[in-house]
Amino acid sequence: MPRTAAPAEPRLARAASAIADASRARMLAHLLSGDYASAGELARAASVTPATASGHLAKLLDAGFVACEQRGRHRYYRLADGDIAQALEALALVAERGTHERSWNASPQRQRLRQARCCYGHLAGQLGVGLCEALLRRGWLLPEGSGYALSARGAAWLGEIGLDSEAWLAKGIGTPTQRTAYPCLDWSERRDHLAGRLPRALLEHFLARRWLRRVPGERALDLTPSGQAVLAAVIDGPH
Amino acid sequence: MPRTAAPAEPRLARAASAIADASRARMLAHLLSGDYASAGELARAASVTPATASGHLAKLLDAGFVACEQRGRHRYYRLADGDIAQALEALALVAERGTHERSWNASPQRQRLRQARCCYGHLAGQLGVGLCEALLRRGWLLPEGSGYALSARGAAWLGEIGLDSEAWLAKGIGTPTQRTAYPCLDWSERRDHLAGRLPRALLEHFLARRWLRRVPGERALDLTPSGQAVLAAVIDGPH
DNA sequence: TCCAAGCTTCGGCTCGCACCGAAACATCCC
DNA sequence: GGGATGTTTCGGTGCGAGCCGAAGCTTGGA
Repeated sequence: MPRTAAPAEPRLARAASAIADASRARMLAHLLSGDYASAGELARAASVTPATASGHLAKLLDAGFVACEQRGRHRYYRLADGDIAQALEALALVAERGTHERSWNASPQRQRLRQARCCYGHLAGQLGVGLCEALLRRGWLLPEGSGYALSARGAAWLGEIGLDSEAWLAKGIGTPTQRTAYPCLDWSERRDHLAGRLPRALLEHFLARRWLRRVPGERALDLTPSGQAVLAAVIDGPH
Repeated sequence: MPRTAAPAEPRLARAASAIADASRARMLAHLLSGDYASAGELARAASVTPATASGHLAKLLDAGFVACEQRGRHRYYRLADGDIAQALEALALVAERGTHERSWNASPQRQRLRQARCCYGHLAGQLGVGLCEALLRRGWLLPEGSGYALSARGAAWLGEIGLDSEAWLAKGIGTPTQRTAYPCLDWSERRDHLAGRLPRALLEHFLARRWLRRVPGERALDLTPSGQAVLAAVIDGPH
């Protein structure tokens, strides 16, 4: 070893390589919604043939970015866990900066994505940030450690909107020790939204109540009229 | 446009490409210390010729990952800001997982890196998470918003160790609106250490007092005997 | 049993890019 | 001014990786 042998940190480069291809990046972005997707669906999302997609998915699997579950002749993929989602979000934050006023940001798809989207199972975008700030302003969430805890008044609100205050405790997909709620910097708004077990259950509830609707094949979410009424009361309302 | 035109998300891939090369990853890891480094120093860190390094640095500059300042015939590079550091740390977290018991982790260089290191100007590694947990346990830092605020007793401690309680307020390199202190997941320990203006001033103070010493050309930090005495009192001490 | 659908493997093509040596440029020091 | 040092530009080489079509494998249904 002439120098300090200097290999060190090839792992960081290897991990980045998994994201560094446009097709794989599109697949990962698609999976950032938090759901499962079949190999064919991901091939369409990335605009490549199934053969090419298969190779990419093998790489992502090998790198530990995605997990796979075989069901019949389909193979369903999802992000491996929350750490992956967080790394992708952090990278998206730096990738998207300086682009707020750019033209391509004005496309309707882009606008919808910035308004409300699904981020690894929880709500993000303007709506996500607004909700986060409202819950804190109203004292329904209280700082605790590096995250937030649900207050008594917060639990009451959950009951009001019809969310069983115990049900969401079970929703621990991904990391087993997932926290109740913690801040997560939103790449489009550059302000915090909420991640964790509670916001995951909240989004699921919003979808079940038809306050939000998935846009098929996208990560964007549509706010329905009834959802508009309910959420505006929380976010813009008094208090 | 036959399908949905499907370009979308090339930016994520472009950003990842900047990290996805082993030489550039080594340069970025070197810069994660938070200091400036000259082009030649980075060339040595990456084990490539100055010519090759120059090309890499141009790419990193173009991607917005680093900033450059020309001083005489030298050019000094540093990470562009805290968002970059955070993205690199988040990616390192996923890159390093499942490697805790691996053989190459047992190398002395690696061990020192895990024990104490400099992470974009603040303290990380076992010592970093230990200090973070001690400050919270003792109530010297209190949760506030998505970060922490310094308590009166915390300010008193700063005075005890000789850190002018006003001085650190000025230490706002990088993001101008940098917060006092906030949690940052440590990739080697998988627990939080502290980032922000206060921990940055703390590390600087520890180095000035010779409680910690830089290992030249590495990110690792050496705990001196006097530092051992002072920090053990805080971390392991009663209360 | 046969066929269709979903996915993977294989072979071959092409292109991007990391690398270096040599030379040019800039700056500092004697 | 001249030489030494730090950095960039240029030209050329080679490897790695993404892409596709075709063929093979597995599963589900008729």
